[in-house]
Amino acid sequence: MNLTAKSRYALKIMMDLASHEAEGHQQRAKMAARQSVPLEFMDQVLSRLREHDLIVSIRGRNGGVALNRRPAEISLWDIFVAVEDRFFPVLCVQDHHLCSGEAQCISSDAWSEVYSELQDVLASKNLKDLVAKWKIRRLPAGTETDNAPFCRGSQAARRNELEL
Amino acid sequence: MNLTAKSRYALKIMMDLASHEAEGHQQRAKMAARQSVPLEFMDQVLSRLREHDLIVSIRGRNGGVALNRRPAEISLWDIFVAVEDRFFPVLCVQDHHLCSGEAQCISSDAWSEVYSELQDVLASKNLKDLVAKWKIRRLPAGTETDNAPFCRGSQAARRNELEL
DNA sequence: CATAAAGTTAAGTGAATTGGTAAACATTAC
DNA sequence: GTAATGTTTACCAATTCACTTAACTTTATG
Repeated sequence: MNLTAKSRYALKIMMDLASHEAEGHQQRAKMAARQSVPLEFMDQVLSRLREHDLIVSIRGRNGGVALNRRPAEISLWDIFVAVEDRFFPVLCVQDHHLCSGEAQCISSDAWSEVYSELQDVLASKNLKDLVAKWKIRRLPAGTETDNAPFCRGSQAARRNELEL
Repeated sequence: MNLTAKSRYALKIMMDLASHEAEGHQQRAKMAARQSVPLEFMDQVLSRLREHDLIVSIRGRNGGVALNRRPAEISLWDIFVAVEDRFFPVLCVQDHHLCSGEAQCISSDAWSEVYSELQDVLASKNLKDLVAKWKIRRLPAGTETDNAPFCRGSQAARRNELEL
């Protein structure tokens, strides 16, 4: 199972879009700057999100990106599955033929349980709630800084063995 | 976050030990054969499990490996944390200094929630229960085949894009 | 004691993945 | 037509994965 930088960036981007939902389409460069993600790498993430119909984009001048569903209808599960290539603990969980046909190995049921409950956890968290909590936690309304505060970009972060 | 072959093998090995708890120490070669894991790679996993005091081993002739706690007292969380190098979705979850000191980025709370609930799921699953379920599911008592039935080893599995 | 059977440790390796960059391209407002 | 946007593909260095190898230590037994 993987949960890589793609998921970290995807969540930031999707929450950014959700928090600006009322303002219509957002431009890639501004989103990337606000959330401290590398624009060109973000493009790959946006591509995956679009393939999975989580976002829509408008090309050309004054184009931009927006959510394709209401924030309440988009879960963390939707996002991670969209951007990760192999999001499953073990492949047998998806396709039981893969391992021996009828008889499964000693651990297969355990993995099925884990998979199912992980899915429940992630599917229960939607963008609307997550953004609402974030807005409550943010510093007082006057101190409106939309940007990710001090949050180090991944290049610097990795060099210092940091991540977010 | 990672959930690699180390975790898959570790779970098999720990369930194997739990299912043979009454018989005392188990020998590495036999465990590896029963569960279809490469012996030399399994050694690395055993090393991690021992460092985390999940197993004990006896060296020398007639040596072997056994659980260090009752199966009911060992959870999937214990096992995965022991064998994976970086088991956390994002590092900030563990150490909030890493990202900007006071102000966190838009997604940090979401990751904290996910981390916490994933931990709950994994900590709630212990070896005793998992082995009990496996024994119930197994083919009728007469058909006692202790070995992992037909379960392909990882070399062959990976070549066919399979895993378990 | 000698030896064999077991577990231990560390280093090495080919292949795959990750995280990112670059460049050419397509679409649209003005 | 051109500048501002989004799209696609290919490429890359560095890291990680999943092993393998080899030298080592410990202990039971003859």
